[in-house]
Amino acid sequence: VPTIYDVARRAQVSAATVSRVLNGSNSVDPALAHRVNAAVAELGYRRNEMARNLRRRQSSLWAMIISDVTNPFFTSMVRGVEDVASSAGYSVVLCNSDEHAEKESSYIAAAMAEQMAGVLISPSSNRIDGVSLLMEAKCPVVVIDRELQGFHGDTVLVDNEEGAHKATEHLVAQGYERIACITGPRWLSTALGRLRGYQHALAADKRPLDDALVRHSDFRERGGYDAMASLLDGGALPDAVFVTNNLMTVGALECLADRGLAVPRDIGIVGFDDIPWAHLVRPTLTTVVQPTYEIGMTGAQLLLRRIEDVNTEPRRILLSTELRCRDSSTRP
Amino acid sequence: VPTIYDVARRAQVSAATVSRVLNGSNSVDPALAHRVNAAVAELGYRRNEMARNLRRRQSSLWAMIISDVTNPFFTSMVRGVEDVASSAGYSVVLCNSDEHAEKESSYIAAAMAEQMAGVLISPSSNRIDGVSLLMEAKCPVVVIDRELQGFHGDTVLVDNEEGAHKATEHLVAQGYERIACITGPRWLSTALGRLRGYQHALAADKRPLDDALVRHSDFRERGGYDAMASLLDGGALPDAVFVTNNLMTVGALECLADRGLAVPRDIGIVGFDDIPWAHLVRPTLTTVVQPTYEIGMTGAQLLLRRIEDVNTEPRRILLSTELRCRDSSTRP
DNA sequence: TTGTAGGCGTTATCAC
DNA sequence: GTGATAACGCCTACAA
Repeated sequence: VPTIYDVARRAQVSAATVSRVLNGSNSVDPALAHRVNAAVAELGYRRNEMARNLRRRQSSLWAMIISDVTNPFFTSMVRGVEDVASSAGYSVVLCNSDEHAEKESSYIAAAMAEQMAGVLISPSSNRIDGVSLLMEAKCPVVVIDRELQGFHGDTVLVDNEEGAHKATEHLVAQGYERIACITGPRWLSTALGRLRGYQHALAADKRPLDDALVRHSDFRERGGYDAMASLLDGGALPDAVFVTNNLMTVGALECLADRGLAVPRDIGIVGFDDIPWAHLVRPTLTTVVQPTYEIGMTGAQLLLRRIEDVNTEPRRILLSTELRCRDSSTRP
Repeated sequence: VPTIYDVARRAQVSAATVSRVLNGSNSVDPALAHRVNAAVAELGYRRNEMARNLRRRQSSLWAMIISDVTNPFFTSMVRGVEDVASSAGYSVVLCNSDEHAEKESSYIAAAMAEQMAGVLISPSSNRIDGVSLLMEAKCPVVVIDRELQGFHGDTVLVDNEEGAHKATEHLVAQGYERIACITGPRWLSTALGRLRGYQHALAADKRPLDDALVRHSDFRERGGYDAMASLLDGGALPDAVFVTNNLMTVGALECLADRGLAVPRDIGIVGFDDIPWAHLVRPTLTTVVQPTYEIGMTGAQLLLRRIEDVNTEPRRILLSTELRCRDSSTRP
């Protein structure tokens, strides 16, 4: 494996010059640069990133820590991140925390040990410790999708409250009377924001808020199923339900199917986060669609900006959602 | 940021001893080891992986090069890989080649430059160049899911032919007469294997093979749609279709819906690769299910084995599929 | 068992 | 503009 010295010898220049050419310095004689490039080609030289990273005290990798690789919501964010990263010369390492705080902090530790150029994280816990560590170490971080209490840094969020408001308003407009809500864990900003939007929409229609129509679950398919079952078994039978996450929506639908309830006739349903093939599911699913690619892209751009200047003013970006009406919420 | 020397000073030992403790050498006095660990804890020392990698000429990262991050088939393989990797102390870098040979080779180049410990690849092209480069550089590689012509190394595959055979046999048993097949690119082993299985199943039932019932497409949703349309518009209207990939199955279903054809009454359909929520789609989808997690796990184990001994005998593992019968292929 | 010392391949700081 | 040289932080013969 040829090193920079082999190239230097062959091109009859010093290693320093080779390095300069390789890094695109403009203060180098074109003739020399040409010789260097020729030598690089002839030897098939590839620079050793490890050595480079060590010397520069920074790798060219970004860590993207997400809580579920198999949730299409996250993977389509990845696309947006990747596109920005690769056009800036970075590669993205996908880390799957599986909604597990321990795994998350071990990935954060790894990112620091590998001196990654930056970290994009969608927190699995509301503990700020891990992210604080990164901030203290001056490692550029961007928090995406979920708000982190007490974090003062770059953040990309979706306007959950507004999205939930639109969804609920839509159910109201369709004439549903007893609209329930299945939301996520109490400590998750997304779960709370979406619940708030639901409540405000009901209040705006001068309806009373009934806690018997609200369930907190865990953003998983099973959780959605159980919450739906609990709503049906509770005294206050709903005639519509707003589910604040894609996997839980799937679970809720399964429960309804098992109970033989027809959607949207017996019960109307609106989900949050699109699911792929939502249009193939019968009835087709009404969902609040998030701009996943854009979320990723925006986060990546913030990260790029922070890498350039660690001390730049933190920015907090709020993207909007779009209600995509399909059959599951359309009163016959 | 403390270095190994800071730890050494604090623990009153040499840097070499610290290194030995950190790497779990057993030839070190327990008392010293204890002092070292204490010092590590007090200083909050984390070793610099870059330096370590440079010295050892190998990083602790695996690259997993897949052709589509948003295809659930690949992401659930990732799970299997990750579990094995992390329990062996490696982290997995997910690289998305997007079925693009150029992106693929740039990731291969990156893996070599970063001296990654190993590479798992599901090739986006049948060109062997990239993989050969890795082999020459003695970089451990495992090829998964797709066969690579002329590659003599570790491979994990699924028995595509058998799976396709079962699927087609099932359609035959259901009494369908004119069974079509929508398969992938001619250069993709998976596409060909599945086509072969389809053909053999028909032959086994003494049916003639009719090229007018076969379409080669591109394993994407759009491609499935177009191929289905082309079949319907062709002279030989099929009454069932075997689609050899999940995304194309979705496209084919859309086309059928657009044409107002009822599944399974007018046309029966069986897909390859499960899709999440296949049970929610109406009609529920019959698919040939691949053991995705196991594919990933097996690939990772082969990689681990090869990392331990680069020259061990290559292994080729064939996993089986399972036909999951649901409504889309069940004759009323 | 422990310590000393050299080097992994690059980039950055100097002089020139 | 170019070249020598000193790190970057760690591991590992080798010597003690």
